[in-house]
Parts: sequence; C-alpha cells; structure tokens
Amino acid sequence: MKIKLPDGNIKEYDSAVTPGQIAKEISEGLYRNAAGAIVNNQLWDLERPIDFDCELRIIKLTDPETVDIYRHTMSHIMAQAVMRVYGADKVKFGIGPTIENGFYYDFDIEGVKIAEEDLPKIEEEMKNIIKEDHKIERFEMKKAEAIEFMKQRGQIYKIELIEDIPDEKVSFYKQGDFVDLCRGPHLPSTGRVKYFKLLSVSGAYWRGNEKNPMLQRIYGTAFAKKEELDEYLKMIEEAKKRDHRKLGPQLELFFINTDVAAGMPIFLPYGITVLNQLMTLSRELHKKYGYTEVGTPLIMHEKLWRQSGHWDHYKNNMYFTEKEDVTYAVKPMNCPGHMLIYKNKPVSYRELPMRLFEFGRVHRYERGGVLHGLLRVRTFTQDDAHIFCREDQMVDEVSNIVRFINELYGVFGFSYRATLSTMPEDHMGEEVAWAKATETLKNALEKMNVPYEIAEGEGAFYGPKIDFHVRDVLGREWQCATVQMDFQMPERFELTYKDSDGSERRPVMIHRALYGSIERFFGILIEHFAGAFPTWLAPVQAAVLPVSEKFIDYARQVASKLDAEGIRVEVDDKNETLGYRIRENQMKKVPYMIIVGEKESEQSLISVRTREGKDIQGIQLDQFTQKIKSEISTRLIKSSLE
RNA sequence: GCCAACGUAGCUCAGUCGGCUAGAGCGGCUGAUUUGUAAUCAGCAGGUUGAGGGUUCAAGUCCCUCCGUUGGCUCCA
Repeated sequence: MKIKLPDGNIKEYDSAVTPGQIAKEISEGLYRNAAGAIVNNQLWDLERPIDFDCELRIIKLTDPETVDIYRHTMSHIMAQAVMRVYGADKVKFGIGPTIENGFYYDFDIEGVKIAEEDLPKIEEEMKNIIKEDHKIERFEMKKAEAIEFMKQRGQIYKIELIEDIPDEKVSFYKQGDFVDLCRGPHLPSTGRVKYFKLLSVSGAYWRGNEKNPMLQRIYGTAFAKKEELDEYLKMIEEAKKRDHRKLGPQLELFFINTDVAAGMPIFLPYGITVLNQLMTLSRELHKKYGYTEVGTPLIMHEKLWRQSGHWDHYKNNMYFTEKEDVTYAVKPMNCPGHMLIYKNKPVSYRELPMRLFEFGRVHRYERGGVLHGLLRVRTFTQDDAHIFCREDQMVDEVSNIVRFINELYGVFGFSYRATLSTMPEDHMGEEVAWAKATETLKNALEKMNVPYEIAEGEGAFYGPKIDFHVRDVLGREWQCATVQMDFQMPERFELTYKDSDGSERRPVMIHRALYGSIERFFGILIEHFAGAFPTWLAPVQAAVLPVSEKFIDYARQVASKLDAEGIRVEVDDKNETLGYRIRENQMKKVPYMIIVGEKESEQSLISVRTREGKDIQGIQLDQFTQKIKSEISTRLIKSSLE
C-alpha cells in the first residue's frame, strides 16, 4: 500500500505500518516529538496500524490539530485519577469529551460528593499518572463482548453507550489500570502532556436529560505549553475582574434586588444614560435602513396569544394577569402586536417591504437556576423588527439586515460568526417552503460575503434562522443578532396584500433583532470594555476637578460651558486632596479629567488628564471641546487625545 | 426545577472546638486641613449574622425547611 506524505513523497509498504514507524524512518527527532497523525483528514493514533492507501501527516504536540487529542487523553487521566482516589468499584463513568478550551468527565460515585476542595487531590493523582508515563494502547472488541466486559465492571452507562453504537466493533483505550470505551485517538502515553488544571465541579444529567440521574461533572483544561495554560488561566482571572455583575453595581450602572425582582435589573442614572445612547444609535440606524418605529402594549387579551400560537407553544414562559374575569398576557414577544399593525388597514404591494421596528419590553419567565446578571433575565428590551415583504424581495431584505449588522457592530469593534439553522424535526409548514427559505438565507449570506456554518436542525419550529455571535475582546462569543423567517404568523393572522394584478397574496415575514436584548448587549459591553466605555457611551464624559476650594467657581464655569455643548460633565469639588479625587474618577473610568488651579484660572486655560493617564497641561477649553465633541459624534472607541 | 458550594455592616472580608457586649479595612457622616495628577488626619454612626424552626445552660458556628447567589445541567436574547 502507498502512503503519501505532505512533501509529496510516497512510501510503499507490504504490511500494516504505524505512523510512529513512519516518523521514525523520517527522523528520530520527528518521532520523539510526534503526538499523533492526520490520516486522510482524520486524527489518528501514533501507534495505530494503517493497512490502506492514504495521505498522512505526522503532528506534534504543539500543532493546533493536536489539541483535541491531548485534552481527550487528559480527560482519561482525570478519570483514572478519580478511579484511584475513590475506588474502582465505586466509580461509574459517563462520558468525557473535549470541549472548547478544555474537557470534562461525568462520574457517578457511590456515596461521594465531590467538592471543589477535592480537586487538588485529584490533580495530585493525575500528576502521578503522568509521571508513571503509562503506554496508551488501543484495542477493539465485538459489541457483545464489550457489553459483557463492561457488565463485569458494573459500568452501566458505558453499556448504554455501546448499545447505541451502530458499528459491529467498538474500540477501547487502556492506560495502566484504566480502560475506557473510546473512539480516540489518544497520545501514545500519559507522560506526554503536563500542563493542566481542574477548574470546577458541577452536576450534569446523564445524556443531558433531566429525567435521567444526575452525574458529577469535573471540568478541566490542558495545554501543550505552560505559557498557554498560564495565559488561559489569566484570561479567566481577567474575565472575573470584568464581570458585569461586579462592575455594574460598582460603577452605579444597575443592581438587582433579588428579593422582590429576581431576574429584573434596576437601572441607575448612569446605566440609563448608557442604554439611552445605545438606543439613540439604534434609532439613527433604523431610520437609515428604512424602518418605521412603532409601539405596542405590554399586556394584551389572552385571545391574541391563542391566535399567535404562543398559548400552545410558549405558555410556560409567560406571565399572566387578570382583571374582571378577563385574562391578559404580559407579552413575551412583540410579533403579535406588529401583526395587529399590519392588519390595521389594507396593504398594497407598493408599501412592501414594510419594516416595523420597536424597542419592545418583553417578560419571559425563566427558571431560577438560569438567571445571570444582565445576560439572562426575566425582562428585557428587544430592538425588535418585523419585515413584511414579497418573496422576490427576501434576498434584498436579508442583505439589508446584514449591512445593518455590519455597521452596528462596527461601532463597537465587534467581529462576528454567523450560523444558519435549518429545519428541526418538530416543525410547522411544508418542507418545500423550508427549503426555499433556507436557500434565500444562504443566498443573502453569500451575496454579502458572510462566512457561515450550518447548524443542522437548529431552526425555530416556524422557520429557519441566521444567528450572529459577536466575539468580545477576550475572545468569548455571545449570541446577539438573530434573523428568522416565519411561515406561521402570516398564516395564523391571515395577512394579505393586494398585488399589482389585483390578487390577494400572502406576504413573507422576517423577524429580526440586532442587539438582541439591549440590556444583555449592555452587559456584554461592560465586560468588553471592562467598564471603560468609549466617550460617546460613558455616563460621565468629563469630570472637572478644582485643585482647591479657591477654584471651584472657575471649575463650575468650565463645566457649564461643556454642559452647554451637550457634554456629560460633573464637578468634583469634594473636600479631598486632588490625588484622592483623581483616583476616584479613575476608578469610575471617566474618560477625561479636567484639572483647574491657579495657572489655569489666571490664563483661562484647562489641563486634561486622560483615563489612560496622559497629562496635557494648559490648553484652551475650546480646543478640548472640539476634540471631545467630534470624538463623541463619530463614536470613536479610542480617545482622540491619546 | 436538579447537583454542588455559598449567604456576617452599603462593599470586601475576619470570627478558633458552640462560650464574655459579633470585629477590621474601604465607603458614609462630622470636624480639622486648602490640597497640582491613583488613597491627608481625627472622631462618630452603621448588624434581627438571608428568613423561619429545632438541638443546647449557651448558636454567626450544629440540624431541618424555605428564599437567594455562584458554577453547571436544560432552555434561550
């Protein structure tokens, strides 16, 4: 058989050969560093024989492709350690896959509850296993044998997994006293990767189903290099420091009274200032992209929600209120309200596309355990719009939305990743219509040169959708914008328009939100900027600090001039030293501090200290005003005085 | 909702084996100081130890129930 190497060389063999042997033939050095191979685009064990023609590439521990291999091996090492610590007869193993940034393993341990304090001793045992450097060997078994094998060991979850595998044979990996059902591949031995850390413990249902028993999950991470691990741990620390739940109350943006309004943030003056800026930007752009703003009631008669289908499909997440024997629903979505607006008068094809936009405050009941600061709440404001159009306008409409998103996210310096979700098993409407709508979304994405991934079967029950995930400064992703085709609403509400030939036709409806939830987007921004908002968003844009009491009058004059120019300014004339007040405003992350004392007041000048610590002495107030005004109106992210 | 950990002053935290009147720093208030680029000094106030129940001569500490928070599971903006 022939094996083609990346440099184009072809090696011929009479009998099965392992990537390890091939590596050795090329050079000892390569063999020493080899961690696995890629065989016909598939990850492969270093010591697993190949007996077919293929293309082969040896990969080293530090190659990006190897990440999943060594993390997976690390999850086995952890499982082995847990087995040793708690006893082989007590531990039943669930699954132990790699995930983004790490791995986990689920265990069912008889009579033991693992706490975070137990992690160090598991880590110790893992270090032992690494030091012992066990060879990791792959072997196969027929399914029936494998089930018997696991039965003897009392591994009930593994038996269930084996039963679900369609192949006749299943593969196992053995390292010392530990054997696990596993697809692999793995490193050649346990001593090959050293840099890891166990991060947290949590509960997780077997196979993610809450009817199944709950297993104990341990999360961990591993890297090929120490620096990479350190960097990742530092990133976690940094994320903790930026946590909007900490910064929000600290910067007086919002707080949550969990006693009377869990999941319903209360916004303070500074927080509302930021939200208003976000809404102003949104309104500007909605106007530019041809939307009309509307407003619909917070509570409406139950019959509207029966007609829309929410009663059947969404009732568990809705709040209700009652008066004089009539039940009203607090809106969880804005679509039914917009339906009423569309139906308010007959629509001509000339009026399409009709783009209705609303800052719609919605309430959705979420279970207590999922609430999380501003990111997961029970009430929020959507920048919601519904576009009604003819079928032939759909590609243009979706393209228009993509342009809108590019401009909106560009303001914050966010890049994004798009996913196209297709028809789920449980869906409404005909498959032909689904295929057509999905095709439309694809065309629009391709027309706009937006790369995307397909999420098979992840669409809403009423239509396919595109989700946009923004990537923040720490590389974390947040799902924000969503564009959904809806086949159900126009049917349920019998929407029509009069076409050019006089016939009544049904419009297509697109549902979309760009920030998603304004409050949630705010939360993301707090973490993205670590509370140091760009000047246009900052609650206080400039603080004027008189050097001493004598210069308070001059400070007030300066402030009132800035205020007259529309700049959000505060005078800090607190009876404290200048150093103290600088520190305080620095911690409030005010972009500019204006310091005025004897020099400045005598010559009608100001001195400016930027948030970045830059100090500019004795400049004209007008000069500063012009700079900051243009920085604000162009919504610059970086200070223009840097 | 489920699993685990946690809940002490506005914030961050201490409080030993159950044992005197629950402490500190920051913040707040009052006064002194009049300050030139990241914390001036002094004094004062501030607590139903998340709520309720139990064990005990005695509970912040031990037990039970509830509420909430955090990390996950499920769902999603």
